[in-house]
Formats: sequence, structure tokens, C-alpha cells
Amino acid sequence: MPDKKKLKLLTKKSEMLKVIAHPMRLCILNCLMTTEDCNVTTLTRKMETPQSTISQHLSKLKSHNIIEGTRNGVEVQYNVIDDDVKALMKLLLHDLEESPEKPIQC
Amino acid sequence: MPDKKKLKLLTKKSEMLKVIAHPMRLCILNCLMTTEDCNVTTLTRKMETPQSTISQHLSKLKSHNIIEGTRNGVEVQYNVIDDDVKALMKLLLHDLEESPEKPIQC
DNA sequence: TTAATATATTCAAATATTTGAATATTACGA
DNA sequence: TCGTAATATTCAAATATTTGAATATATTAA
Repeated sequence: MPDKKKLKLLTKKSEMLKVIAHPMRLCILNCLMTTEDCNVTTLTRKMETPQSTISQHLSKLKSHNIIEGTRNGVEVQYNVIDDDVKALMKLLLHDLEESPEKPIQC
Repeated sequence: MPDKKKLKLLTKKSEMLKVIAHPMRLCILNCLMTTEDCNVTTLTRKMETPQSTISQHLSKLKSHNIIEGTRNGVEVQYNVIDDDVKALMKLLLHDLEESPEKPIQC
């Protein structure tokens, strides 16, 4: 594998890590992975954070193809679509897992 | 698990991710995990990067208890000691693995 | 079309990160 | 002790990130 390609891969992976390396974004990802029907309003309420802040974090995750939003009427439902991120979240936050009735809040 | 604790855990994990989320630091971690006797000079030569830059990245990794240095005379040998990081690197860079004779360069 | 709700974007200030040059420290052999 | 190689630290400039306020856009119901 030539060096250029290695550097490119390392850069790509480090960018992905940088994107998820934020407590609020980890929380969002965790919410998306552990609870059904997570839309912006749900997240805003759960995380007690201004809507614009949540939307900007979602936008960052989306622009890096880590999550995907599907509109359902007025609401947009987000899902994690990056397999690396999914695996990584399971690895990192296994001690955070909870029953569906008691969703994560932060 | 109370929210305060969750936030603390998310913050801790996100800080760890932020520390490793840099192409040079990923490269350093990969070198440390795949080649024997990696010291600062080796890394400086392999990565064709100023020594102070390498040292600063090592320092950041060390101050977050991700790596550990053991002095051997004038040289300092570094090793990855954080289990999360080890698992994460294996997950992320499995496609970068090489034979020991052909060490990573970037 | 208009109102209301949900979501996205823009902007600017505050804050944090990254980098290399210069310099300091540490260890050891002569 | 002195010189030298290896490593660490300090500093400042350039660059990037984060945040909330304000505003814009999109969807649907009336």
C-alpha cells in the first residue's frame, strides 16, 4: 500500500473520529442507536439543548455521512448509517446501555 | 445511571476520541502497535516530520494516558496502554495492517 | 393562502487546536 | 566535567471548532 493511500486513509478515519468526538454528538448517536423514532424535537427535549445547536450537530454528522435523515411529514427521523461508527459506539458505550423505557439523557 | 454520570462518561470518551482524532497521532499509534522498538527518533524518521511535532503529539497522547513511555538510556520507548484505544485501532485500521518488515510510513 | 410547527442555516464571538522555531532538559560516553 | 544525541517544552501565529441568537425554509392543516 503506497504511502499516499495510507495517509489518505488515516486522514479519513481521523476526520470521522473528530466528527464524533464531542459529548453531545456521542449522546445523539447513542440516542439514535438505542431509541426508536428519534427526531430533532425529541433530541432537543431529551438533551435540554437549544434546537439550533442540536440541528448543527446533526448537520455535521450528516455531512460526513455518519447519519441519514428521512423526512416523515414535518419531522425528520435520523439513523446511523456508518458501520465503523456503529461498531465504535458499541465498543465505547457498552457500559451506557439501558433498557428502552429509560432512554439516555444528558 | 444518573445523568451527571452519563455526561461525564460521554465527555471522557469524547476527549479520548479527540486526542486520537489526528492523522499523525493515528499513524503514531499504529506504528507503536505494529512495530517493535518505536522511539521518537524512529517515528521522526518514519514520518518525515520535525521532532518537536512528533514529541508534542506523543506528549498529548501520554498526558491522556493513552500511551506510556519507558526510558532506556537516552531513548524513550512508547507503548499503547489504553484498552479502548487498542480495540478501536484494531477496528479502524485493520485494512492498514502490514508485515513487520514493511513498517507503516506516512 | 395563511398560520403553526419542525427543522436548517447564517453569522460572529469565544475558545481550542495545530505547528515549527527556538530553547531546555536528560542521559551517557569520553 | 564536557560534548553529543535524544527527547521535551515554550511560545506565538495560523487555523479550526463551538455556540446561541436571529433568521430562513419546509410541511401540513385549516
